[in-house]
Amino acid sequence: MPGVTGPSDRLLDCVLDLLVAEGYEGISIRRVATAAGVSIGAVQHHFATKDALLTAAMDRVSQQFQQRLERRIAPGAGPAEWLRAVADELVSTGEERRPASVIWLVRMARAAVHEPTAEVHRREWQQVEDLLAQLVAAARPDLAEQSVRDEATVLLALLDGLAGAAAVEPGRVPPERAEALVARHLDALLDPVRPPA
Amino acid sequence: MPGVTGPSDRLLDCVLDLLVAEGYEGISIRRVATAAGVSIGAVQHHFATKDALLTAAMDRVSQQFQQRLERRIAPGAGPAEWLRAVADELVSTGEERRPASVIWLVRMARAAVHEPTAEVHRREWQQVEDLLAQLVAAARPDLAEQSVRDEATVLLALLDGLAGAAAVEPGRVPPERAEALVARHLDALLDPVRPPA
Amino acid sequence: MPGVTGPSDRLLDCVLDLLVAEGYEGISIRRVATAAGVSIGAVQHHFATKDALLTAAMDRVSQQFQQRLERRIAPGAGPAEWLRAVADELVSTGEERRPASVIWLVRMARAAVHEPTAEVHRREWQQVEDLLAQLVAAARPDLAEQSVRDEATVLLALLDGLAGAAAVEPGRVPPERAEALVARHLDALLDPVRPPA
Amino acid sequence: MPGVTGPSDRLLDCVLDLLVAEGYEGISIRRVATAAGVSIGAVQHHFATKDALLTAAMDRVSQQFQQRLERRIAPGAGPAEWLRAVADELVSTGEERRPASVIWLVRMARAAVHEPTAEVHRREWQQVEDLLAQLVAAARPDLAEQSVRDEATVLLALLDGLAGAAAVEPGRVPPERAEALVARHLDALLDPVRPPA
DNA sequence: CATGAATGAGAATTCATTCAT
DNA sequence: GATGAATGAATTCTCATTCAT
Repeated sequence: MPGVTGPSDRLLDCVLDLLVAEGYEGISIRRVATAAGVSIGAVQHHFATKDALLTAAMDRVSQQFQQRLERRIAPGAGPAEWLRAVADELVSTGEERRPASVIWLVRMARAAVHEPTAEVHRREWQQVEDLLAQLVAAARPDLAEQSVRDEATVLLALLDGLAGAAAVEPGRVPPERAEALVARHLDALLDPVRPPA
Repeated sequence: MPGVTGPSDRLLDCVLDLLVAEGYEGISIRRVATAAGVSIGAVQHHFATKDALLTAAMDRVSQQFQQRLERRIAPGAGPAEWLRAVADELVSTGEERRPASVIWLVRMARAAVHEPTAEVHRREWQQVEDLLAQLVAAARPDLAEQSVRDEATVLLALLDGLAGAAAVEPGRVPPERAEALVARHLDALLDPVRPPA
Repeated sequence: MPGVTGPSDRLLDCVLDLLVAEGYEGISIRRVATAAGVSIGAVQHHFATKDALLTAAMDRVSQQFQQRLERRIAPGAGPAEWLRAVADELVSTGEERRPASVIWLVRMARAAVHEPTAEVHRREWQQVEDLLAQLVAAARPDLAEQSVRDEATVLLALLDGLAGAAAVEPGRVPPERAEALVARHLDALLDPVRPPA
Repeated sequence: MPGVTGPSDRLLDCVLDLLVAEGYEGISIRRVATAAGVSIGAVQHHFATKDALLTAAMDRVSQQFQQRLERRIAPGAGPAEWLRAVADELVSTGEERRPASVIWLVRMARAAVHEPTAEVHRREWQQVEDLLAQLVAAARPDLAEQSVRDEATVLLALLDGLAGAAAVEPGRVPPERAEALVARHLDALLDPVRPPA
């Protein structure tokens, strides 16, 4: 039954709301309970410890991210279109997608100092890079394997950097500018200037 | 007497050490005092509130960052060399420079949910982009103003993304690979494939 | 089940004991917890903040005061007897009633510098004056409305002044003297020297 | 050199200001120092302990009170006028005299739980009652000694009660009403209805 | 005389967790 | 399944005081 969300999911959504609003330090079982309108004991009934709650929240983020990615991969589209769609999802600009960027920033900062979070982050980002590499290879069959990998790594770093900048510095990097820069980068990647025969 | 650091600076260094070791949530006045080997009251004598302590620590990071940048700008070097030096400073790879990357990640995540931090971050990153734009313009006088700005923004985003990835995912993005990718990007930027006459 | 007092009431009684023993500055959650033989957390489980604790304690005083007043109003007694009974309750002399006087003094001093306390005090004392005015009007139907109000205000001020003096200066104003002076004042009020026909 | 106020007196005035503004709990050496614009050490240079500071502040209140009383006793006036003047000073109504009432309330509440304060208060209020008794005796030579004493005690209690009520409950007992009630009471005391010959 | 560093105790409050119901 | 009482540790912060300068 897709789309069905139990009481646990409601709690996790409250966790993510708090995370976006006040960062990692804004999370406490008490506040989650208050935000969800349930008792403290109820939260602890579903998630025995605070760590379990946070881990579950991070898992939920991962799932939602995967779902959004899959939804973007339209059947019948060419690799270039897929690549643009995935890049657009990753750069995640615009007011309604800012929460995703903020959560990503918070999670990455936590990963830098919290090994369990780091493991999840590494696995996931490796998968994303692999996906990008696949699409680049398909769109640019002329490139050598190493070049494909390099392009994928650079692209992912660029998308991460732009997403963070757009979320925190909308003045310097407005959403539409971030998208335009991504498009420019992909243009150069997908339609390189070829030396004349 | 250069290099002399008062008791305040020692406290701030302890704050930064804790920040790198355990992230933002690892900071408490008690732990800072313990780490510095002084009483809690002593910490609060120098920094009235926790916020003042953290703000001062962030300022110290900014100062150190500025100093490192200035030290990189060797007199007599051309804009291309400067650009490579600044980029190397920003991508900040290697074990001994990991603390800088971690602090940068933590600060950015905080900026996403804490407006005062965000303001400092914005001001500073705008200056960094301005510096990059200056250097790009000097190294590529053929580029139009808008293209210069685009290259600067893309370069900074790429450096941010690679620095974060290198700090959190050394498996996927080892330090030397991050540097190589930066070099590759700068090569393309500084020595573009020119159409034949 | 009359007389049943929950754990909250026990805490409030400890608050009042501390208040009488050491005044407003003697109150701290820690000391209340110690006096009640419970943990600090337990106190804060019942009263989230110190202010809530003090407010509840003051409410308890008000309730007890109201109950004592009502117990004094015997059915079938004339207004003169009622007036003497209420006055006796208000002047509140004697060792066993000193706590009531001390709490009243502490509360009034707090009302002078703490608006929320002042509001409660004003409402309550207005009701007391109204009660006195009613009784005076009933006992002295010959008095004009304004005179009744004046007598009530003067009587309440006198009772307050004597109660405070008896509590703090038992040498100058011993309990029995305070009662005698009240009786004297009420004698003059209830049986005025009438000009002969 | 009367009227000369050293730095100590400035500190004491700050103490009294804080007392009126926030009550006894609002006093701390830190805040007094801040309010006076001096360092904490400077305050402690003049008053070794917090208790010494508060004791000195209370003494200053006593001195100022005595001075105001003496200034009211105009030479050449009859005892009735003196009595009215002293009563007016004690009831202390009006916005500009509210601080005096508040300090008196705070001091009395403290006296109820702090023996040293109680001793000072008792001594002083005994003197005030003695003064009132003297004036009553002079104005009403027909009264027996006990009656004089009773009238003095009642008068002082009434003045205290009205002063406190006027300070805390200006709605129920406006300043001018307090003065009118005092005048009414003194009228009855000084010009009693005498039985016709 | 005055300052500021330093300390240690105590303040209120929030927190995660356990347990009985 | 769910609730609320209770606890003990930890939080930031304020406080009075001592001491060296």
